Amino acid sequence: MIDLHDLRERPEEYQRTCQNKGIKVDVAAFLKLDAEYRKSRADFESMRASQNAVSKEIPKLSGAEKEAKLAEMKGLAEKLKEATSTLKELEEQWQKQQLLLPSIPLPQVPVGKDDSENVFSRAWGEVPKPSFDLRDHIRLGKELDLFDVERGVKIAGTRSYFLKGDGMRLQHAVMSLALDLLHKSGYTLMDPPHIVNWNAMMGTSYFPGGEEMAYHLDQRDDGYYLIGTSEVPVASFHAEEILAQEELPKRYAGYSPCYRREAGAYGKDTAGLYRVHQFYKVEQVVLCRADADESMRMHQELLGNAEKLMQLMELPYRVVEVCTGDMGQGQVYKNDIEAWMPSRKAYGETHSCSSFYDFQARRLNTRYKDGNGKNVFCYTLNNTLVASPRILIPLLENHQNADGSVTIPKALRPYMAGQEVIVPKS
RNA sequence: GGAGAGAUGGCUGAGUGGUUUAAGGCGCCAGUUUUGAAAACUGGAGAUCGGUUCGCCGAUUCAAGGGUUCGAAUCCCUUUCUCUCCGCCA
Repeated sequence: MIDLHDLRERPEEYQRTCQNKGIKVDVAAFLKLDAEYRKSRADFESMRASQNAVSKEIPKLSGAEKEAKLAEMKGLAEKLKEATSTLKELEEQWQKQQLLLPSIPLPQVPVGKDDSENVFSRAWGEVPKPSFDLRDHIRLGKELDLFDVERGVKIAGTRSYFLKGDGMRLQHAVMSLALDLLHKSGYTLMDPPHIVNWNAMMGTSYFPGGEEMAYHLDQRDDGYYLIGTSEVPVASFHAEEILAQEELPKRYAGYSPCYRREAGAYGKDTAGLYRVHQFYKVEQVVLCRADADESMRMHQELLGNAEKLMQLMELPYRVVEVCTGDMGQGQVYKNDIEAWMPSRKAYGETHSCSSFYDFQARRLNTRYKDGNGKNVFCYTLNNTLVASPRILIPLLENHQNADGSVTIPKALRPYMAGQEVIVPKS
């Protein structure tokens, strides 16, 4: 949701954003509806005002005088009923359409049509150039007995898997390291609800628009959805609240399974653990003051935390500036982190760091009292800290050895009972 | 799953059709008093939207939505949530 005063001030800017973000919204048409809606509302309110005024007089009257007034009011009540229904109709349309309006990206965001036009920013780590033939994570998974996709598909359909043995232990180790890292950095760890209502999906701006991506509970529990990320419940945590300025920034780390239908991704990344229906993720969520500098500081902090974890896991990665066409409706600034995946001979997206300014907070109605006692919408941000099993791909592939074993990065060993290497079963 | 009771401002809590413009209390803010504080006294204060001559004016808001009525916190219907008891259960 955006500030409609701002939209009325500079509609061209919003229309251009729609083009840049690839969103099909006609701003001029919305403004026309907006004017109509406000006119209808003014009409309704003035009728209501006169009704309220007369209602106060009626109990003081009696006899014929009272009868006359009542008859008169009956006519007004009918007109009001009509006015109410047109207002309701307009309001419904207005509400629906304003949820589709995008926020304007920061000036430094590159304009582009899709992820092919994202801009490389910087890289960390050495891309391995081994003297032996590299195995991909699927082969490593088989030889080291880390996961079983065939049986996953047997039990739960495409894009399903079992993690087992050291595969499961490795994932658990990654999550533990990740949670410890954020705990030490002062983040509040959270295990949130995995099933949420429509308001939470709308408030975090996944709905409307992302319905096809979410698992929707059946008629018996209609109106509830499986989360695709803990950002949804965690960012909604303070919905409808007014916080004190001193409490900000709020730093949260949500840990949860994530469920995604991956509709529209048929045939894409079908092999292995890259794109699956269910995965685990530690997600960083921040609520801060409505201040551009503060928001950017927090953005860099979130990005820095993710980079630190990548470095602890000794994984080569790069950071990209995401272009307008690859941004969401509400995001104003976004960086992806991509890990080097030898089997793809390419970097693959593992993290997504987003600044929303007040876009989500307006939908969620999360505010704070500023220094002047005024209620102001918070700014929100979020970034992946780590998601698994996708992270197992670079982890296994980058750390493999000529004999088919995989070396466990030092930082993970304490979480795997000191184990240093995963060796083939044979 | 069965039976019952509820949802009122920051909190507590009255209010069963019209001076309720939501009482009273607690907490909060300001002033008086005080060396300062406390206490006492006096006054003030919710949120959202629209309009505005920037003084204000109007509408909405008593869980949510609909209905009855000239008029609804109050009556009716639906939904959501909370609590108590019973059943089931990791």
